[in-house]
Amino acid sequence: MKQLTKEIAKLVVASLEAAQKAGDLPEFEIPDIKIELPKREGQGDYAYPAMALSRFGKKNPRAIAEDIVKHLPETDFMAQVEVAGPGFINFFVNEGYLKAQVDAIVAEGEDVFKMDIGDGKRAQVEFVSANPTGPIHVGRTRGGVIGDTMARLLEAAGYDVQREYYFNNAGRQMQMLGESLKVRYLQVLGDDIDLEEDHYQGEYLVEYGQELAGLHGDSWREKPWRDFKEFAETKMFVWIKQSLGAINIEHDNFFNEDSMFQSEEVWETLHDLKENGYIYEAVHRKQASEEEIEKSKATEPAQWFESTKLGDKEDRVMVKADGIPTYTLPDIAYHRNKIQRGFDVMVNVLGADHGQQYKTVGWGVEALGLDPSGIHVILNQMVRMVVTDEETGKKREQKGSTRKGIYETLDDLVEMTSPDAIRYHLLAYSPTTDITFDVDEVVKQSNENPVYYIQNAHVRCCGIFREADERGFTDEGADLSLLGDDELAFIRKALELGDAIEYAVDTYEPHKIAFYAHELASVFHPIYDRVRVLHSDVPEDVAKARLRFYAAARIMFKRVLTLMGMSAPERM
RNA sequence: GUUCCCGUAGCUCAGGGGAUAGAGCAGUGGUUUCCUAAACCAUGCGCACAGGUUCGAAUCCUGUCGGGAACACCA
Repeated sequence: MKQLTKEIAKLVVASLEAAQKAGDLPEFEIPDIKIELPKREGQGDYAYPAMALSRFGKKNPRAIAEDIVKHLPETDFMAQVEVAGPGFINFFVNEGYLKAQVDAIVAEGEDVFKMDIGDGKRAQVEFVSANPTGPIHVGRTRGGVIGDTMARLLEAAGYDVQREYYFNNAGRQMQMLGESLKVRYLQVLGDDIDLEEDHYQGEYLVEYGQELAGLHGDSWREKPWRDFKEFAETKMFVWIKQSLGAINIEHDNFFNEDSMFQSEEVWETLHDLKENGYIYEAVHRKQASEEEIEKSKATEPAQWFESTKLGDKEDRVMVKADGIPTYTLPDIAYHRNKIQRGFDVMVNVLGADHGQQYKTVGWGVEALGLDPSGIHVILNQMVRMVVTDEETGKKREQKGSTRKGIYETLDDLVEMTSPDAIRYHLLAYSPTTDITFDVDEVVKQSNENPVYYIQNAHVRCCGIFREADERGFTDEGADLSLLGDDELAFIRKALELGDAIEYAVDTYEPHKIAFYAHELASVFHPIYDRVRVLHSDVPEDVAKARLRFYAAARIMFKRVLTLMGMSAPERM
């Protein structure tokens, strides 16, 4: 499919060059020409605000607009061009071209609006990346939905995409998990033993304790926490993958932080940072205030990353006095590893609680002398869970904590609503927005919901084809010139999909596709009411054209739903 | 205290320096002989506040107020 915004931008550039050559406009370097989609009828299908050029053109904006129109090259898709308002150029696409796009959409099929912006370049999206200590909760799910949708959009834009899950299975938290399971196991054996405060309180460990007792009797009584940790970890990953799979999320690669210790990459990274003059050894960081020094119990030197050289406000610990790195060093090593794997684009979906952290990593990459420009962080804000209190009937916030055993899990949500509803609701917000996820509302509204509004458009198309099949009616020999204004309105909207994908990819804001999908559906539904196919009033040749039109509409809805990781049902 | 995110309709949120700021939900009233109601149609004087930049600001900058998050030799 042609992206008309780009075609028209090219025309404007060509026209400006011609106008300059002809002496109508002075010489100036032509800036990026951004074609807009007007909001109102009568303002054209596309528009360019020539006011943007007034500071170069030394003329009033309307005069510049006139110059551009005068030198515009001829094309097969433009019907009319006019200057309006303070200096807008409004472009009207000809109807024949629009109607022909129905066949173009049908010809492209399920991959419609697959573009080559990415040009086969390699992109990686890292998301979820929860350590295997418990079930996936809602906050992580948001990152998961954002990440997976981003990956789908990058694929549509023509990138070769890998989805990666980064995890840490060493560390203190995992030890706590192992110890917690051991306690649960010993409880099953009848020991009088309680969890400690730092232990994981979740019920799921009780089950695993029972399972272990069933498998091994009391023979694991003397086993160290490590064995319990490994058992729990295996279980957790099975669970996590299953939970994510339920909402159509699947990672291509699970990257273990520990592998970079085994391969020495972590130490190589430290060595390189040192080589480049960014590491020093000291008991306290250079910027340490007297208060910090006083409060600190440190007596042995640690290794510090001099990130202040790159704009940080204080240096960061890389290796603690005990020789163990903080999590920042492997994080830097991980990004070094990603760059070395040759990805052109690396998207990292993080929760807002990592807001400071990713900056340090960025400085680390810079300090290594690597190019950080391919790394993009999507920092999604928190999900505030609101539930209705059963006793008071009032809304109250639910604060989840995996360790304390309180969490709103993804599994719970799937059970209460549907995978599609979850995907849509977690997608349809800008990542920068703190969202209030009212569980009851999502459940309650699930019958009158944007999710089903969009899916129903697909269902309706399928319904027409079911009926047509029964009657043995086909769109063979359809004459698209018989389509009317309603259908044209839908085609115009459909042609925006390419821009919607490109824009979402450029800004790393996958929620835009959710809004586009809803807009497309809201153009569709009223048309569906008016534009019937299998109706006694509709002549056969018109019906054939309309049937072809609905074939294109069905493809469009399947496409946008798939881009959002949602199903495209044939019946409701 | 410092840094980051946010403040738009009753509620939940879109809004790309451009033309008259939009959607869903909730509310009210209406709409199907033939593919259709999980739909359609009608109904809304709302950009936290104050300055600034600009031909033009919800959008960019500064400040104030309000909400959230992050600021360990924790992960």
